[in-house]
Amino acid sequence: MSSFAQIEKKWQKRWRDNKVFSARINSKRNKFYNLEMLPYPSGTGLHTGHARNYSLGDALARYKRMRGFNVIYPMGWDSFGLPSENEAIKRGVHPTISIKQNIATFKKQMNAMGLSYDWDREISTHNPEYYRWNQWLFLKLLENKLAYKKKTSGNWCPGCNTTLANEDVKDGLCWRCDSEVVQKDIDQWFFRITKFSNQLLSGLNKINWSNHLKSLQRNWIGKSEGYEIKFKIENKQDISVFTTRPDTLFGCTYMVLAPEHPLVKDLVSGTKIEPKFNKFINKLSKQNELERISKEKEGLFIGKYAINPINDKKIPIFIANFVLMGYGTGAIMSVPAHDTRDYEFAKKYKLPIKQVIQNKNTSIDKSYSGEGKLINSGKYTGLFSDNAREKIGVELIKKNLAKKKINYKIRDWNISRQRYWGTPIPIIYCNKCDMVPVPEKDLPVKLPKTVDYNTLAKSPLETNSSFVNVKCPSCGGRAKRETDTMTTFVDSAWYYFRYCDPNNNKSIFDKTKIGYWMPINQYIGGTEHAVGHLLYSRFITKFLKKLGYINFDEPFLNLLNQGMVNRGGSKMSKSKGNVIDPLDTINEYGADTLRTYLLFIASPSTPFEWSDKDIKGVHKFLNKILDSPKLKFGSIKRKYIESLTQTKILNCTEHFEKLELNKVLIELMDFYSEIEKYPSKFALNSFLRMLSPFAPHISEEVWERMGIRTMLAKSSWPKFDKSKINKKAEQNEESIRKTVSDIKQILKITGKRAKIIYLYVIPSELKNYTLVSSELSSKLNSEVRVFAVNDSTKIDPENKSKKAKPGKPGIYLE
RNA sequence: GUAGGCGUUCCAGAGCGGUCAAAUGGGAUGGACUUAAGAUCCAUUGGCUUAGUGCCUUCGCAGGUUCGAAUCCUGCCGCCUACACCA
Repeated sequence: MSSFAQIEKKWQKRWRDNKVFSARINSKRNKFYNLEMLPYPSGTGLHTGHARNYSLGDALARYKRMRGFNVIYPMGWDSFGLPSENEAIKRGVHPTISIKQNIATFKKQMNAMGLSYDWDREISTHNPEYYRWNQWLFLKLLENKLAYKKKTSGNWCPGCNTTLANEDVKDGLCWRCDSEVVQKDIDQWFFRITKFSNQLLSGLNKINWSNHLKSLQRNWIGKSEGYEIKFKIENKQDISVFTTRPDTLFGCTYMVLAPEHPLVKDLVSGTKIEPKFNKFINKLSKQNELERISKEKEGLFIGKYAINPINDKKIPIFIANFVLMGYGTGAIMSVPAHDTRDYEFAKKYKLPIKQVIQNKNTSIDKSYSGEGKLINSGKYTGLFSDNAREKIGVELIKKNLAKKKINYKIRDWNISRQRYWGTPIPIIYCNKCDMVPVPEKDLPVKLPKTVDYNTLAKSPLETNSSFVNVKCPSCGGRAKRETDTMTTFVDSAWYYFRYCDPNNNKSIFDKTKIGYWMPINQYIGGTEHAVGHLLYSRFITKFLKKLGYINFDEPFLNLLNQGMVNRGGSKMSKSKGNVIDPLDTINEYGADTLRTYLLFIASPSTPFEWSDKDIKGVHKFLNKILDSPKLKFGSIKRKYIESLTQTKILNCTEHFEKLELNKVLIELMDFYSEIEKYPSKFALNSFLRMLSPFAPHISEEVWERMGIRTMLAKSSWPKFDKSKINKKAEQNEESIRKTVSDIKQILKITGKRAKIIYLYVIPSELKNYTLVSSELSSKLNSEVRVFAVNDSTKIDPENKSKKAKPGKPGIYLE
């Protein structure tokens, strides 16, 4: 075990000294950008999930290098953000100090794993030279009217004491601290991601991500195509509703508005409904959105009627808790016969239910929301839904009562955080000039060192007056800085660009460098970022393309979501006490064992169940390999083992290309047991190369002990040579194995000992068996004689043990 | 409810039309070594057997296509994951 540690240290040093992993632009070579998601360097160090993630990425990086690609494989730190701030408060240290320590720990652990990062490209997002480009991006977005400030009801996390983006709220709870998120009216900065809704959606078609992940993003963007239809109201302004189903318009028997709908007040004011209405609103205002929509449907008839534009029928108008102002127009046309929610509501308030779509099921207890032939629909009766939708739409558009409309669920991205440890938003407020962006030449707006964290003020930055009070860049008068900081998701939305040109102090990056390295060929990370980070990154990329800085609009061509690491059936967590520290594993079994184990047990995307027994198996395997230079090379079975080598090269390469790394290892284990039987330097050489992405240290060590001068990390992946495949040799081996096991079985069961074993085989196989007879003899410790027989001859069981020819292919003992 | 995915031998997990009683690892059993444990190595690991490169049963369940199905199709059952009053 200690030998593993020594070997690992030795090779880590040699790789470093030889700068094996630093990547330089070389226009003659094909590049491969390999990247794992930017980690937050927490105080607790690497966990097993990280280890799995990085083992995957590193194996791929090493493989691609061997395949001749110019591989860029960088690493950096998501060092801004709440956890660092909270940790710093808890420890009473400034975040700058604690994050520096954490980064050092992470880096040390990563190096102990033997990860082949190009550390020359390392970045930290809390570095002013990094975050000044966040600020620059912000100004560019502002310039393009894609950033704006708005006072609005937003998600407020009382635990984190800040606002959150919609993407940060999971099931009504804060994604970080699980506090219940409340709605609060605050001034907040937004990025207009909704401008890119359609591109964000269509771009999914040209990238290679899992269907699952794509559907998560599609869901989040939530595109639905339909119509906005005007309903007239006596003596009042028209009310528009959004619907995807104009074909059911004849079945619309009432209308429902969101209680906050701007026209509602006007409709009820001065009527006798008003007191009831106020009471209703009052009750609702006490509930947050989540409560409101999870409660039973509740509504109120407001005493007014609207006109259904398709048949001029008068229909009552309701307000109800389940209609949300934030989606569509905040008003719906209700078709109880063909919508579950409308049906429920109509039942409760005894509203008419009119069927307009034919339904195969005769049951009337349920609404039918599928499509079908129209009934009770005037001149449209008899048409099929899709056709009717089109025709009704055309009629209404002609009458100027409707327009085509596409709705998205996605909302603009709230980037404001009322916390300290983040990028200051480069905005100055001046009494005279109003809001003034900080001029580019004044960037970065540096985060002040001293603030009072425990402030009750809106943001800790407000407590530093020398930060807050500035001169207006435009008129020179007294002015104040914006004190919100940006969410760290801004930092991580573009960091991968910066790796291509990490030290550029003139611009965010050099276009030619990006032109060479980007986009990312393989991105690896967890699913938890499906609608946050991955969406924001795509948005920023599309924006940079719009600015003309890049000529592609999807940053991540291939995405691999590695599965979780579980233990005892559930996710590793401190509270459950089932955490495995990867460092302990490295100390006990070595980094190669950990890496190989993590890649062997499960395919990369499936959840991983940690088992102490399995890891020992892998350790055993690697230990054997360390001894392989002692094998007696020069097997007589050269043809077979060399043919097998080619087969294994072919299989391993295919599996690797599909990122089925567990299968590569399965092949390699199988391969190695054959090498042990028939030692061949050629086979071992290929084997070590193919093993090196998984267990790089041990492979290097054995490689060296075999007397090869070139470092394995600089060598190439074995080339598949079809001409060396010898199917016959492999088949022979297969039949020998089977014959041997059959004979052993017979000997065991009959309890016989055989001096001579007669093999009667069909003529076409005679040659094969004759060739291997001597080998069989040595394996079975008996003389083996092979004869050809004609299958059609009769067999006499009594002759079995005699030399006389039995007529059937088989094994006979003497 | 909607969308995606899955169901294989004791376990994890390959195989995705014939070479399949089904890779690989773990476990279990037996053997070698050892005073013993551990480690290591070898063998066995669906059943029956007249022992024959034999027969039968198995890849969620039920059918179908095919000369032939764990693999393809249809229906059913069960599990997972995500989003859910989105109009």
